[in-house]
Amino acid sequence: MKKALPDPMIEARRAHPPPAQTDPVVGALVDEIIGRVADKWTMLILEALEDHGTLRFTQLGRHVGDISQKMLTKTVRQMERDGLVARTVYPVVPPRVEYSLTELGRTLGAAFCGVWIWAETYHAQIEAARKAFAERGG
Amino acid sequence: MKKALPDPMIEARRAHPPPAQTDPVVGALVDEIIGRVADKWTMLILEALEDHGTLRFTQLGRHVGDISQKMLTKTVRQMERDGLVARTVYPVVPPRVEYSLTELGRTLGAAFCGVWIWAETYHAQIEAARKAFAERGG
DNA sequence: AGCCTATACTCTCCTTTGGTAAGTAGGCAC
DNA sequence: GTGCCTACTTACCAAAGGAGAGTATAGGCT
Repeated sequence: MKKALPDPMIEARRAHPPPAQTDPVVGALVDEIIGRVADKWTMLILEALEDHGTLRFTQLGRHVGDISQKMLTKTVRQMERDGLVARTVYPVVPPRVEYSLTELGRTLGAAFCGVWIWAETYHAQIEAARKAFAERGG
Repeated sequence: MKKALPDPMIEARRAHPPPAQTDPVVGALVDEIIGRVADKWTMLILEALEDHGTLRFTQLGRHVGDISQKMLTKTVRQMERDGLVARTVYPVVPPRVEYSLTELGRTLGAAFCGVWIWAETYHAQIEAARKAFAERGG
C-alpha cells in the first residue's frame, strides 16, 4: 500500500549517517510526534484495537482498562485527527460508533510491538531493580 | 468505566487465548509497565542517553530539549528506580552527577528504536492526516 | 577577608491536565 | 408516561507539571 513518501532529508541522512546522530530539523519534528504518540492511553488504545479489531466506544474502554470516558474520547479523537484510527458513526438510536485502526495506525502498532515484547520479557527485572532500589534506600 | 464489570466476551477470550496472545495476568503487569515507561520524557531521556552515552544533569537536560529541571530529576530518578539508568554521584564541589543507560535501559532503547523510525518515516502522513481532518471540520 | 562562579538539585507558586459524577439526546419497549 | 440504551459533554475538583528563585560549598579572584 502507500509507500512511505520519500523524505529527502531522511534519505540523505540514511545515506550518510553522521556518527549515529540525527539531524536537528528532523529530530525536532520527530520529538514532537513522539510527544503526542508516546502516552499511556494512546498506546493502550492502539493495543486494544490491534488485538480486537473494530470496537465500539464502551467495549474499547473496557479493553483499555482504567480509562475515564473523558480521556477515552479525547485520546481517540486525537488519534483520529492524526490518522491512526477510523471512527465510523452510525446515525441510529441509541448511538453506535465503531473504532478501528487505519493502515497508518497498524504500522504504528507494529512499531510498538517491540516495546510490548520488551515489557513482557523484562518486567521481572524491573520489579527486581525496584526492590533493590528500595532496599538501598530510595 | 472504572470497575469494568465482567464482560462475557472478554472473559471467553481470556479463557481461550487466540494464538500469539498474552495471558491476562502478564497482560495486566505489562500494561502497568507500559504506563510507566510510555511517557514523553522517559522516551526522550532514553534517546538522549542512547545517542550520547554518559551525560551530566545539565547536558542531559539540553539534549532532551524543553524539559523542566523538576521533571528531569523526577523522570531520571524513576528510571534509576526501574533499573534503566545508572546514576553516579561524585562528591565534589560543584556537584557532578553522571547518567548512563544500564544494560536493561539499552534493551528498552532498542525496543523503542522502531517507534523512532516510524516517526521519521510517517511524520509527513500525520501532518497530512491532520490537515485533512481540519478541513473536513474538526 | 569578601565575592563570584559552577552544578544539581529543591521549593513555592501557579497553570494545565486528568478523574468523577452527573447530565443529554431520542427512539423503543413497557 | 417512565425507563433504558449509548456515546458522548459538562462542571467541579484533585493531581501533575512548568517557571523561577533558592540552597550548599570548594576554589579562584581581588
